[in-house]
Amino acid sequence: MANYQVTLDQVFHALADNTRRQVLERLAHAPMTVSELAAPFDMALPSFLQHLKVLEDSGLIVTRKEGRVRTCEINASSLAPVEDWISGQREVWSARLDRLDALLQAQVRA
Amino acid sequence: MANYQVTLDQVFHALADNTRRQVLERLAHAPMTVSELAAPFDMALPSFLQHLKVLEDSGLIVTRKEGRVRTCEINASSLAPVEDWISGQREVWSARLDRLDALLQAQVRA
DNA sequence: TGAATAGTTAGGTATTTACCTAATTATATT
DNA sequence: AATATAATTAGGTAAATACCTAACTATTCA
Repeated sequence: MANYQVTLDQVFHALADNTRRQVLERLAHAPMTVSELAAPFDMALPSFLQHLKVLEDSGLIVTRKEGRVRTCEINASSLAPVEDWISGQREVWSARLDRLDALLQAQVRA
Repeated sequence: MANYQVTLDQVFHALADNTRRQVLERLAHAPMTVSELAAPFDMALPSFLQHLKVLEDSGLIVTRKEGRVRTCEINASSLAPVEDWISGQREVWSARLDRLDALLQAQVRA
Protein backbone atom coordinates (compact mmCIF):
# COMPACT_ATOMS: atom_id res chain seq x y z
CA MET A 1 0.00 0.00 0.00
CA ALA A 2 2.81 2.42 0.82
CA ASN A 3 4.56 4.08 -2.07
CA TYR A 4 8.23 3.22 -1.84
CA GLN A 5 9.41 5.56 -4.57
CA VAL A 6 8.00 8.89 -3.47
CA THR A 7 9.27 11.82 -5.46
CA LEU A 8 9.89 15.44 -4.53
CA ASP A 9 7.25 16.22 -7.16
CA GLN A 10 4.68 14.27 -5.18
CA VAL A 11 5.53 15.78 -1.83
CA PHE A 12 5.63 19.35 -3.09
CA HIS A 13 2.40 18.78 -4.97
CA ALA A 14 0.75 17.39 -1.85
CA LEU A 15 1.84 20.48 0.06
CA ALA A 16 0.55 22.88 -2.61
CA ASP A 17 -3.01 22.81 -1.32
CA ASN A 18 -4.38 24.55 1.71
CA THR A 19 -6.84 21.80 2.64
CA ARG A 20 -4.03 19.29 2.66
CA ARG A 21 -1.71 21.54 4.66
CA GLN A 22 -4.46 22.06 7.23
CA VAL A 23 -4.88 18.31 7.49
CA LEU A 24 -1.18 18.01 8.23
CA GLU A 25 -1.35 20.82 10.77
CA ARG A 26 -4.14 19.05 12.61
CA LEU A 27 -2.46 15.67 12.43
CA ALA A 28 0.70 17.24 13.78
CA HIS A 29 -0.87 17.20 17.23
CA ALA A 30 -2.49 13.79 17.23
CA PRO A 31 -3.68 10.97 14.96
CA MET A 32 -7.31 11.20 13.85
CA THR A 33 -9.93 9.21 12.05
CA VAL A 34 -11.09 10.16 8.58
CA SER A 35 -14.41 11.59 9.80
CA GLU A 36 -12.86 13.61 12.61
CA LEU A 37 -10.35 14.97 10.16
CA ALA A 38 -12.98 15.75 7.54
CA ALA A 39 -15.46 17.44 9.89
CA PRO A 40 -14.18 21.05 9.74
CA PHE A 41 -14.00 21.08 5.97
CA ASP A 42 -16.95 22.14 3.88
CA MET A 43 -16.44 19.41 1.35
CA ALA A 44 -18.09 16.14 0.42
CA LEU A 45 -16.40 13.14 1.99
CA PRO A 46 -15.31 11.55 -1.31
CA SER A 47 -13.59 14.80 -2.27
CA PHE A 48 -11.87 14.90 1.07
CA LEU A 49 -10.76 11.30 0.66
CA GLN A 50 -8.97 12.26 -2.54
CA HIS A 51 -6.91 14.73 -0.56
CA LEU A 52 -6.06 12.05 1.97
CA LYS A 53 -5.00 9.77 -0.87
CA VAL A 54 -2.66 12.45 -2.22
CA LEU A 55 -1.18 12.85 1.25
CA GLU A 56 -0.77 9.12 1.70
CA ASP A 57 0.69 8.56 -1.78
CA SER A 58 3.21 11.29 -1.10
CA GLY A 59 4.24 9.57 2.12
CA LEU A 60 3.29 12.54 4.29
CA ILE A 61 0.74 10.53 6.21
CA VAL A 62 0.25 6.89 7.04
CA THR A 63 -3.12 5.28 7.64
CA ARG A 64 -4.43 2.07 9.01
CA LYS A 65 -7.92 0.67 9.24
CA GLU A 66 -9.35 -1.01 12.27
CA GLY A 67 -12.88 -2.28 11.90
CA ARG A 68 -14.71 0.36 9.93
CA VAL A 69 -12.53 3.21 11.14
CA ARG A 70 -9.44 4.46 9.37
CA THR A 71 -6.94 6.37 11.44
CA CYS A 72 -4.49 8.81 9.89
CA GLU A 73 -1.13 9.78 11.28
CA ILE A 74 1.70 12.04 10.28
CA ASN A 75 4.76 10.33 8.86
CA ALA A 76 7.36 12.41 10.64
CA SER A 77 10.26 11.35 8.43
CA SER A 78 8.55 12.35 5.22
CA LEU A 79 9.54 16.00 5.28
CA ALA A 80 13.24 15.21 5.28
CA PRO A 81 13.78 15.10 1.49
CA VAL A 82 11.92 18.36 1.09
CA GLU A 83 13.85 20.05 3.85
CA ASP A 84 17.08 18.75 2.39
CA TRP A 85 16.32 20.09 -1.06
CA ILE A 86 15.27 23.45 0.26
CA SER A 87 18.11 23.96 2.68
CA GLY A 88 20.56 22.77 0.02
CA GLN A 89 19.20 25.36 -2.35
CA ARG A 90 19.09 28.15 0.16
CA GLU A 91 22.70 27.46 0.98
CA VAL A 92 23.81 27.86 -2.62
CA TRP A 93 21.62 30.92 -3.14
CA SER A 94 23.02 32.72 -0.17
CA ALA A 95 26.58 31.63 -0.97
CA ARG A 96 26.13 33.30 -4.32
CA LEU A 97 24.81 36.44 -2.67
CA ASP A 98 27.77 36.46 -0.32
CA ARG A 99 30.22 36.25 -3.20
CA LEU A 100 28.34 39.01 -4.96
CA ASP A 101 28.52 41.06 -1.82
CA ALA A 102 32.25 40.51 -1.48
CA LEU A 103 32.68 41.53 -5.09
CA LEU A 104 30.78 44.73 -4.55
CA GLN A 105 32.77 45.51 -1.43
CA ALA A 106 35.99 44.98 -3.34
CA GLN A 107 34.83 47.38 -6.02
CA VAL A 108 33.97 49.98 -3.44
CA ARG A 109 37.48 49.71 -1.99
CA ALA A 110 39.17 49.80 -5.40
CA MET B 1 4.81 42.95 -12.69
CA ALA B 2 5.71 41.27 -9.40
CA ASN B 3 3.01 39.44 -7.52
CA TYR B 4 2.74 40.98 -4.09
CA GLN B 5 0.42 38.41 -2.59
CA VAL B 6 2.23 35.18 -3.25
CA THR B 7 0.73 32.18 -1.50
CA LEU B 8 2.27 29.02 -0.09
CA ASP B 9 0.07 27.23 -2.63
CA GLN B 10 1.85 29.02 -5.46
CA VAL B 11 5.35 28.43 -4.17
CA PHE B 12 4.80 24.75 -3.39
CA HIS B 13 3.14 24.28 -6.75
CA ALA B 14 6.05 25.96 -8.50
CA LEU B 15 8.43 23.59 -6.71
CA ALA B 16 6.39 20.50 -7.59
CA ASP B 17 7.94 20.12 -11.02
CA ASN B 18 11.34 18.81 -11.87
CA THR B 19 11.95 21.16 -14.78
CA ARG B 20 11.25 24.13 -12.56
CA ARG B 21 13.44 22.82 -9.74
CA GLN B 22 16.28 22.31 -12.19
CA VAL B 23 15.87 25.88 -13.36
CA LEU B 24 16.20 27.04 -9.77
CA GLU B 25 19.22 24.83 -9.24
CA ARG B 26 20.94 26.38 -12.24
CA LEU B 27 19.99 29.90 -11.31
CA ALA B 28 21.31 29.29 -7.82
CA HIS B 29 24.80 29.71 -9.19
CA ALA B 30 24.30 32.67 -11.48
CA PRO B 31 21.67 34.66 -13.35
CA MET B 32 20.96 33.51 -16.90
CA THR B 33 19.08 34.54 -19.97
CA VAL B 34 15.97 32.70 -21.08
CA SER B 35 17.72 30.91 -23.94
CA GLU B 36 20.70 29.85 -21.87
CA LEU B 37 18.32 28.55 -19.27
CA ALA B 38 16.16 26.74 -21.79
CA ALA B 39 19.00 25.13 -23.75
CA PRO B 40 19.39 21.89 -21.75
CA PHE B 41 15.69 21.12 -21.75
CA ASP B 42 14.12 19.09 -24.51
CA MET B 43 11.08 21.28 -24.72
CA ALA B 44 9.69 23.93 -27.06
CA LEU B 45 10.51 27.45 -25.96
CA PRO B 46 6.90 28.54 -25.38
CA SER B 47 6.41 25.55 -23.06
CA PHE B 48 9.55 26.47 -21.22
CA LEU B 49 8.39 30.06 -20.89
CA GLN B 50 5.28 28.86 -19.09
CA HIS B 51 7.50 27.27 -16.49
CA LEU B 52 9.39 30.53 -16.09
CA LYS B 53 6.09 32.33 -15.66
CA VAL B 54 5.06 29.96 -12.89
CA LEU B 55 8.40 30.56 -11.20
CA GLU B 56 8.09 34.32 -11.55
CA ASP B 57 4.45 34.43 -10.41
CA SER B 58 5.41 32.45 -7.35
CA GLY B 59 8.14 34.94 -6.54
CA LEU B 60 10.91 32.35 -6.75
CA ILE B 61 12.63 34.19 -9.57
CA VAL B 62 12.80 37.74 -10.79
CA THR B 63 13.38 38.74 -14.39
CA ARG B 64 14.23 41.86 -16.28
CA LYS B 65 14.54 42.55 -19.96
CA GLU B 66 17.32 44.52 -21.54
CA GLY B 67 17.07 44.97 -25.28
CA ARG B 68 15.76 41.69 -26.59
CA VAL B 69 17.31 39.62 -23.82
CA ARG B 70 15.52 38.64 -20.63
CA THR B 71 17.67 37.72 -17.69
CA CYS B 72 16.38 35.56 -14.86
CA GLU B 73 17.63 35.58 -11.32
CA ILE B 74 16.82 33.76 -8.10
CA ASN B 75 14.83 35.71 -5.56
CA ALA B 76 16.71 34.57 -2.48
CA SER B 77 14.11 35.68 0.02
CA SER B 78 11.30 33.73 -1.58
CA LEU B 79 12.00 30.44 0.13
CA ALA B 80 11.50 31.89 3.59
CA PRO B 81 7.74 31.33 3.93
CA VAL B 82 8.13 27.76 2.76
CA GLU B 83 10.98 27.11 5.11
CA ASP B 84 9.03 28.65 7.94
CA TRP B 85 5.98 26.51 7.32
CA ILE B 86 8.01 23.35 7.04
CA SER B 87 10.22 23.92 10.05
CA GLY B 88 7.18 24.97 12.09
CA GLN B 89 5.48 21.73 11.16
CA ARG B 90 8.49 19.56 11.75
CA GLU B 91 8.83 21.07 15.18
CA VAL B 92 5.29 20.15 16.17
CA TRP B 93 5.56 16.71 14.65
CA SER B 94 8.69 15.86 16.53
CA ALA B 95 7.37 17.39 19.74
CA ARG B 96 4.45 15.00 19.47
CA LEU B 97 6.77 12.08 18.91
CA ASP B 98 8.80 13.10 21.95
CA ARG B 99 5.71 13.19 24.13
CA LEU B 100 4.68 9.80 22.78
CA ASP B 101 8.11 8.51 23.55
CA ALA B 102 7.95 9.83 27.09
CA LEU B 103 4.58 8.20 27.51
CA LEU B 104 5.87 4.85 26.34
CA GLN B 105 8.88 5.12 28.65
CA ALA B 106 6.56 5.84 31.56
CA GLN B 107 4.51 2.79 30.74
CA VAL B 108 7.58 0.62 30.61
CA ARG B 109 8.58 1.84 34.07
CA ALA B 110 5.08 1.37 35.50
C1' DT C 1 18.03 48.01 -44.91
C1' DG C 2 17.75 43.09 -44.83
C1' DA C 3 18.65 39.02 -42.18
C1' DA C 4 19.33 36.86 -37.90
C1' DT C 5 18.25 36.45 -33.10
C1' DA C 6 15.52 36.53 -28.56
C1' DG C 7 11.53 36.27 -26.92
C1' DT C 8 6.34 36.45 -27.14
C1' DT C 9 1.50 35.58 -28.45
C1' DA C 10 -2.22 32.86 -30.19
C1' DG C 11 -4.49 28.92 -30.18
C1' DG C 12 -5.06 23.95 -29.88
C1' DT C 13 -4.85 19.00 -27.48
C1' DA C 14 -4.43 15.50 -23.81
C1' DT C 15 -4.08 14.79 -19.02
C1' DT C 16 -4.71 15.79 -14.34
C1' DT C 17 -7.05 17.96 -10.64
C1' DA C 18 -10.69 19.19 -7.65
C1' DC C 19 -14.86 18.97 -6.88
C1' DC C 20 -19.77 16.74 -6.94
C1' DT C 21 -23.94 13.04 -6.21
C1' DA C 22 -25.54 8.47 -5.85
C1' DA C 23 -24.86 3.92 -4.76
C1' DT C 24 -22.25 0.39 -2.23
C1' DT C 25 -19.56 -2.24 1.31
C1' DA C 26 -18.24 -3.42 5.75
C1' DT C 27 -18.70 -3.03 10.60
C1' DA C 28 -20.92 -1.87 14.81
C1' DT C 29 -25.09 -1.15 17.65
C1' DT C 30 -29.83 -2.09 19.35
C1' DA D 1 -32.03 -9.23 12.27
C1' DA D 2 -32.55 -4.45 11.35
C1' DT D 3 -30.54 -0.08 11.45
C1' DA D 4 -26.98 3.21 11.81
C1' DT D 5 -22.31 4.52 10.95
C1' DA D 6 -17.60 4.88 8.58
C1' DA D 7 -15.63 4.66 4.64
C1' DT D 8 -15.36 3.52 -0.29
C1' DT D 9 -16.43 3.11 -5.24
C1' DA D 10 -18.35 4.64 -9.54
C1' DG D 11 -18.90 7.97 -12.56
C1' DG D 12 -19.47 12.68 -14.12
C1' DT D 13 -18.15 18.00 -14.81
C1' DA D 14 -15.28 22.20 -15.02
C1' DA D 15 -10.98 24.20 -14.67
C1' DA D 16 -6.06 23.99 -14.61
C1' DT D 17 -1.75 22.10 -16.39
C1' DA D 18 1.73 20.79 -19.55
C1' DC D 19 2.80 20.34 -23.66
C1' DC D 20 2.75 21.49 -28.88
C1' DT D 21 3.12 24.36 -33.73
C1' DA D 22 2.75 28.50 -36.22
C1' DA D 23 2.95 33.18 -36.54
C1' DC D 24 4.52 37.43 -34.69
C1' DT D 25 7.33 41.52 -32.51
C1' DA D 26 11.29 43.78 -31.21
C1' DT D 27 16.13 44.25 -31.34
C1' DT D 28 20.69 43.71 -33.06
C1' DC D 29 24.07 42.92 -36.61
C1' DA D 30 26.11 42.82 -41.35
